[in-house]
Parts: sequence; C-alpha cells; structure tokens
Amino acid sequence: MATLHDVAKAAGVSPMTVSNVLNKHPHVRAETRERVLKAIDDLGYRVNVAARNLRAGRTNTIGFAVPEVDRPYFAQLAARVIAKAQDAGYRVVIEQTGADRENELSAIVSSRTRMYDGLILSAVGLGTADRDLLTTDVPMVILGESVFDSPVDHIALPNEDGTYAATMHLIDRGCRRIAMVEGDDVSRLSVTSLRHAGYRRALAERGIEPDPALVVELHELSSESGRLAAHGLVDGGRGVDGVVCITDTVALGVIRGLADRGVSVPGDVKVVGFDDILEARYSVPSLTTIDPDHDEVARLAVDLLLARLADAPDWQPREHVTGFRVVARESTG
Amino acid sequence: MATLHDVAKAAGVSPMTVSNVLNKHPHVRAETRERVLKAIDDLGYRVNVAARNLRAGRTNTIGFAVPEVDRPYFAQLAARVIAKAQDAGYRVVIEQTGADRENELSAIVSSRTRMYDGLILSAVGLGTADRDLLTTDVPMVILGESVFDSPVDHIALPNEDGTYAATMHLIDRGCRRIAMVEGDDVSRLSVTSLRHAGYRRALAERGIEPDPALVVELHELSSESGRLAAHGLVDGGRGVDGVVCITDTVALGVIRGLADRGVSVPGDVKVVGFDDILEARYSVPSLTTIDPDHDEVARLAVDLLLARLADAPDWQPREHVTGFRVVARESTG
DNA sequence: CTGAAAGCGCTTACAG
DNA sequence: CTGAAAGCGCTTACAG
Repeated sequence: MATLHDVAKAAGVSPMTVSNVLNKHPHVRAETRERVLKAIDDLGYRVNVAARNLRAGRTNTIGFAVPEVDRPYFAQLAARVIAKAQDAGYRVVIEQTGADRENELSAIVSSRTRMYDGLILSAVGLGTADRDLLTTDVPMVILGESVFDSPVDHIALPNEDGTYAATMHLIDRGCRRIAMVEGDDVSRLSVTSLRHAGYRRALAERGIEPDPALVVELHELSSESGRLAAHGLVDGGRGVDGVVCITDTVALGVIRGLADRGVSVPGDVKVVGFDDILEARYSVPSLTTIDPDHDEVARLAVDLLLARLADAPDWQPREHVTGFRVVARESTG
Repeated sequence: MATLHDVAKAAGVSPMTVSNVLNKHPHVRAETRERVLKAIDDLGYRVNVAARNLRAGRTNTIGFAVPEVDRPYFAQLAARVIAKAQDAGYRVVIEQTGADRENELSAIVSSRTRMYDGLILSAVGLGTADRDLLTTDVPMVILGESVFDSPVDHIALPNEDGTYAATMHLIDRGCRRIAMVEGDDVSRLSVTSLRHAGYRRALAERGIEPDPALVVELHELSSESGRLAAHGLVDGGRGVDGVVCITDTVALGVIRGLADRGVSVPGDVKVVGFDDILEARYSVPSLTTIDPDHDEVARLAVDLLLARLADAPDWQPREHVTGFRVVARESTG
C-alpha cells in the first residue's frame, strides 16, 4: 500500500509538501498541489489514520457510551450526537456499556487510552462512589444521571419535575389510583429515585395517599418488562386508573400488556411515558409523554465537550438541567 | 502522561518486557510481571492505541456502516453485530451513511484508510455500477442488498421469497385488494424491486389482477411516510383490504394511519411488515411480519469477515441468502 | 526469560 | 513556497 513517501517521490516533492496538501494548508503553489493530487490519485494513496493520530496526539473522534444501542431513546440520541459532532469535524464512536458499571468505567478508560479526544457517557451504572474515577484527564460529559457533585460536566434530564408534570397531567384528567412503573435501582439520585420523587410529590400535592402496591420495580427497562408489569397491575385487582412509566419503551409495553387483558387505554386506564421517542407518536393509542428536548441534550453535550477540547484554561465543571414539555396524546385523552 | 518507557524505567526492565506483559505473552517470569503491573498501576499508565495500531498494522476494529442508526432494524442488528464481534475480540464502530451512495463509498474509503480491519456495509445507495469500487483490498461484507455479481462476500435477505410469503399470507386470509407500500428506488435488484417482485408473483399465482393504483412508493422508509401512505390509500377509496409493507417501521406507520381514519386492523384491513423488529411484538395490534433471522445475519456477517481477516488463501466471494419465517400476529388475525 | 535496535507512517517545529 | 530531521509510542524480528 502506498505511503505518503511514495506519493512524495512520485510527485517530486518532499513528504512535508504532501502532508500540507492533505491537510489543506494554504501555502502550497497551485501547480504543486495539482501534481501531488495526481500522484495521490495514481497511486490510490490513503492516509494512515493511526500514524496521523499518533503524531498529532489526537484522534478527532469522540466516544459516546450508552447502555444499549438498540433502545430507541439512545439510538435516537446517538443520531443527533453524530450529526452535531459531524458539523464540528468530529467522528463519533458508539460504545455499548450494557448499563454495567464495569463497562462504563472501561469506556472512560478507553478515552484515557486516547482512542477518543473526549467522551460522552450516558451513565446508569455509575454511582456516587465512583466520583473519584471521574477525575479524568480526558474531557468528558456525563449524561442523564446525577453523579452527585461530580467533577465533570453533567447534563441532567428534568427527571423529577418531568415526572411530577406527568403525574399531575394524569390527576388533572381524573385519575386517582395511579401506578408507577419504574426501575429497581432505588439508590439516591438514580433515575428511578428522582422520577419516583416527582411522582410522589404530585400525589402529595393533591392529597392522594400513595399506595406501595401500585409501585412496580422492573429489573430491565424493556417493553417486555412493561407488558408483564401491566398484567400484574390488572390481575392484582388494584383498581388502577393511571400509569406513570419511567420510559416510553416501558410505556409501550404497558399499553400492550393492558391490551392483552382487554383493558382500554385511555378509557379504563390512562398511560404516560417519558422521553418522547419517535415511536410514541405512532403507537395506537399514541403515547402522552415528557419531551426532555433531545436536541438540546445533544447540542449541549457536544458543545460542552468541544469547549473542553478547546482547552478553556479556567474551566469549571457545570451541571445543566434541560427543559421539558408535556406532549399530550391519545393515551391520556 | 506516562509512556511504556516510563513504566519500563520504573520497573527496571526493558520496554519490550512491558509490552509482553501488556499483551499477555507467556514467557515472562511471574515476579517480573508483578513488578511491571505495579509500575503500570503506580503511574496510571494506559497504552496508546494509535501507536499500537501503527506498529501492529491493524486496529482490531471492524466498521459497521448503516443508513441510519436510529432505525430499529439497524439499531437491533448493530447490537447483535457488536455482541458477535466482541466475542471474537473485535470492537465495532458504527458509521451512519444516510442511505447515500457517497457516504457508503466513504465508509469503504475509511476502511482503506485502515481505521478498520474490515467493514460490514449495509448497502442501500450502492448500485451495480459501483461494482468496481468494491474490489477493495480490505475485507468487506455487504449486507442486505444484492450488488449483482459483486466481488465481495454478500449476505442477502430473502427479499423476494419473504415478500411472496407475506402476500400469500394475506391472500390466504381472504384479502383480494392488496396494496404494496414500498420505496422509490425501482432500479434492478434494489430492495424495493425484489420485494415488489415477490408481491407480484404471489398475486399472479393466485390469479389476482395487479392494480398500479394500489402501489405506493415512499421516498423515505419512515413511520411518518407509512402513515401518510395509509391516509392516501383510504382516502382514495380503492377498497383496500390488505397492505404489504416493505419494512416494519413503515408498517407501524401504516397501522397508525389507518387508525387515524378509523379503519380497523385486522377487521377492515390486514397489514404485514418485514424485519420482525422488537416493536412489532408490542404494537396494538401486534404486527405480522417476516423474520429474516437477524441472528443468522449478524453471525454470518461477522464470521465471513473474520474468515477473510484470517487470510484464507483461496478465498472466493460468496453470496448467502438467509432463511425466513412468517410470524403471524394480530394485524392479520 | 529478557534486551537493544529498528521502524510503522505520519506531522511539527525549524530553516531557508 | 518548500525541505531535512526528529520523533509520536508502540511491537517485531533477532540475539543472547
């Protein structure tokens, strides 16, 4: 395979001039550039990225670590992050962590290893105890969960306020026996804890007694888990008339599970999700949900990372909480 | 940042010994290994992947180029490819091509550029004319579309036979006015052409006159396009009683569009998709579809690539067509 | 079981 | 506008 040296020889110039042409540096005579480009074409030369990265000390790549690439929320967020990063001349590599603490740490290590210039980490498995591990030398942005007092930039979703609004929405539509289908990580500041708090706050504010029998904890935030949760709620005969779901993917499973039992949505039970994934618009009934402004999340994540990469000297880690809105659709109609 | 040389100095050994420890080569005395590992830990050393790749001449990474990372079919396939590749010690980088010919070629170029040891390309924009461009020096597997007589390994979906079976399934359930919602690339051997052929073959075999007014071509294979197509079919008053959809994502939009018009599925109109994405199981009604055996696709793609990487001397490009089965669910019940 | 030397293919100061 | 030299941080034969 041809190297930059071969091209230089063929074009009768120095390797450095070839490098200048490749990197679009200005001070190359037009005629020289033409000669070099022709030689590149003739030899079918392609730059060796490993060599370039080694020498340049950076990779022009940012890592995006998510629990699962095939969960719509992450896939759709990834598409936006890729688009934003591309605009800034960066490539994005998606890492799958499996919501596992070990793998999330290993994504951090990957970036230490200089495969990436920076990392966007959708943290699920990390906890407050991992705080020190985040004191990394590589620019990093944590997404979606609050690692308390973390020493890196952090973008939080409006977990509590969003779920509060979702629950209020159900109460306003007449629901009184409102179930919450959530995750099983109830540690402080987990997504489940925060969203649960929003649910409880709404109930309290409207004087509705919380009933522990209406709270279902899922080990996996999948549609299948949601469906089984719905079966349990119906079969338990608890008179449920509304369900707050921790994610849209779970909510779509809940709707399916209610259909399995012949329970009509929104007639008998109203359902609300969280995320506003694309699928929420096309389900039957379409899903009422909390839109946490994905575009802002993606934009902010990339912008914060780029700011860090630009090496702001007086950089201070910041915490951002995105806005949200309730998107009312048929499932609470 | 500490380098391998720093570790060597700290441990009192040569760089090569450190390298041997890092790469788990056997002939290192246990005691020496311990000393090296301690030095690595003390210094917080991480290998520089760019340097390793440059020297080793490979990256242990395979590229997976898909039209859109956020389309469920590709996201779910990517998850499987990642899992299979991981088992074999490879990382996977997902590239988004946007179903654009230029970008698909640039994914090929990326692999020429040695970012990847091999490439799995989900071809949509490539055509027969690009045949020569595929004569690449980098191992490659083409997925999902038939680039006629391509000089690389190729895994085709059962496009024609699968759609034939889907159409027969509708006919067997009593449908006679069967629409087909497909893409707008009607060039020879495109996904649309192949699936359309299966649809036509089934109609012909059962003596049903094909009606061009029942064929809808979509520019984008999205749920939104599917929904609009359904509106058009209903509003056109063409007496449709069945719809064959080119993908599940389109089919879910069609079901939604029929619901918009108060048309009941499967009562008034039966709907069948293609892909068996996860969402097909949870929609209301659940979606009858063609399962093209994703696991086999992912396994085959990775296996073929690994075989090529292993440098089989008498390698010949092969074409594989995966099996399929009709998964009957409520939408044709 | 361990080491000294060479080199993978680029780019970065430094000259001219 | 162009070049000669050095070096990024590893691993690969080759010795011993």
